[in-house]
Amino acid sequence: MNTTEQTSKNFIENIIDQDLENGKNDSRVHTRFPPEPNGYLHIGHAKSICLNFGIAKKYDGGLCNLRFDDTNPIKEEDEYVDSIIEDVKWLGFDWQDRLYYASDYFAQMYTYAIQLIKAEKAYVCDLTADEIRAHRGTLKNPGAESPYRNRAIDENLDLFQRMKNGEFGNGSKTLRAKIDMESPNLNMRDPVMYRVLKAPHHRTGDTWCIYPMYDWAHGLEDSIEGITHSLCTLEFEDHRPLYDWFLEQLGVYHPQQIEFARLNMSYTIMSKRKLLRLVEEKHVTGWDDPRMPTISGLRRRGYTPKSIRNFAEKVGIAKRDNIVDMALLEHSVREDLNQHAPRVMGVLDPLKVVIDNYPEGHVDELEAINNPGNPDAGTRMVPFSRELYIERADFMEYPPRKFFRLAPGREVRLRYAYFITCQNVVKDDNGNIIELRCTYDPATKGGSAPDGRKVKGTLHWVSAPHAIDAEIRLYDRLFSVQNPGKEHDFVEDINPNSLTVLKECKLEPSLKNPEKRIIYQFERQGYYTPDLKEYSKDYPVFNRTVSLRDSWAKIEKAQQR
RNA sequence: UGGGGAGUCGUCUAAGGGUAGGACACCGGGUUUUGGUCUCGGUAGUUGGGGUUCGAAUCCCUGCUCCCCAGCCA
Repeated sequence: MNTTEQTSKNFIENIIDQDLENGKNDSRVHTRFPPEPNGYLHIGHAKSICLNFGIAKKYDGGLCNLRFDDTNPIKEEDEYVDSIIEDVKWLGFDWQDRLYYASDYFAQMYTYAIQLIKAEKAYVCDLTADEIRAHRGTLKNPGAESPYRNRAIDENLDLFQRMKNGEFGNGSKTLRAKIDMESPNLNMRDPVMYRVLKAPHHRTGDTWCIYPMYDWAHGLEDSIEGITHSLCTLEFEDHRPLYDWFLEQLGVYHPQQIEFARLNMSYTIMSKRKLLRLVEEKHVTGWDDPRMPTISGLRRRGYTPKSIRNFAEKVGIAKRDNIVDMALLEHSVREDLNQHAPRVMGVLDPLKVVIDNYPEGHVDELEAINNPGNPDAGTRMVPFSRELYIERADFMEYPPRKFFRLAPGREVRLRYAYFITCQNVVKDDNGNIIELRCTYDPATKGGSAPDGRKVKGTLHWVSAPHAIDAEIRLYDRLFSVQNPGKEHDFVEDINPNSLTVLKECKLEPSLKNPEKRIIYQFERQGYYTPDLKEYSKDYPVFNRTVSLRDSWAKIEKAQQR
């Protein structure tokens, strides 16, 4: 098995190839991942991270910076900075010593702004936010020039300095680029470069009373860092003329902005604003709730960095809007986990089985394979005794066609153990099945019959006296519709059954001291991992990462129809 | 009806004048001490209409549909 599928180049790599061929940028390739620290990273960011760091890795000598675009102190916090650093690192990427902050460039940006003022390309405007909006015009109608547009250079210089010094109140003045109020591109209608904002910044404290706007700042950040290809999402396409305009007016190094389509996935949301609302309104337990599409949520759920990187590779890069099937993400994690996850046995919904002809008090230690795909993973011993648990769903009193598991009078294999035959069904007063009485064939120890007879079903099981009690959390998609929020408020689309808590699960004793961040395969069930936050020896809690593919479920479903 | 983008199997993504390919999903066969894995096979696509050409997903014309833009957010 190899994952070196022939992956064709995406359109950005084609552009880079061309640039390299033409000797552009001294044949350097330098990208950056520029998150705003105003929330946790999600799977959509992972796509961008893999793109930017991936390109740096693919090209000889390529580099990728991690840069915090922290130009709005009102929304940004160190907590987010820390989580972003952790997540990018965890995904497996390395920015070496190139961890940057836009706020480190504030002084340089200020100097550049003065340069534009002196060139009569920027002016201080006294219009209020409402007035600026009114002057901007509409999509179809041109805007009107600000009455402050033609202030003298010296006056602009003086006013701008006083803005910086904090002499004016929040929102009272802005620095604007002098471009074209009639441009069909609204971004070019004298965009605001600086706003007065007296708010403490997470890094610069109260040093600044003015903060740069994205359009002004971002190109400068790229330019200062010598970025060659500045990759961003489609909604910034309209901003590219402005990105180019600023750099051109300044006459500084000019990176190339290239836009690609952001990731969308079925049955989830990818907007930081909406994710924040899920957290604040307690629809989830936090940013790292295992149901969240955040990197931290996926990590806690049991997703591996590699599975996320492979996923990013599979979804590709293009410019068309897309909604990627959740099944692709699940496939990616199964693909990775199948190769690496140690196999164990765990019963989620236990049904007691007593082996009547098995000697009381006796225990067999049976050898079980840790990973059938990888002999190096070795084996372990699993105890077997007279009283066991099997999965309730593995028994049916009146089995339908194609049901190969246990039923009255039927013989099945207990994995790595013995063939057993169901002799009696014990019920309580309400008719609920509470126990099965079975017999075993001692000659089938290990799971095969010397006489060569076959059984159709193999069941997982746990020895009752040896079992570890555990809580297991099963997760389903967070939303019950493909495109949450399409019809109404997205909160109404939350899947009420996104979490199922099982409290009486029985696990094999080898799971007594599970390593954190190890994802196990509970055979025939799925992949499970100790919860990073709530697992304890006294109260073991496991999260289901993803179920195994279940062809019986499909047959069952088909039979119902 | 201002500007900027985008339309290829159900989904994602290649092919940029020369056999429309891959992945996921789905459906079937084989192997199997996991109804897992692996393996073999199958279904399924170029937004409509014109044109150029021996030949068009690709070039031209003309429709249609979808997405983005009127923050002192990024």
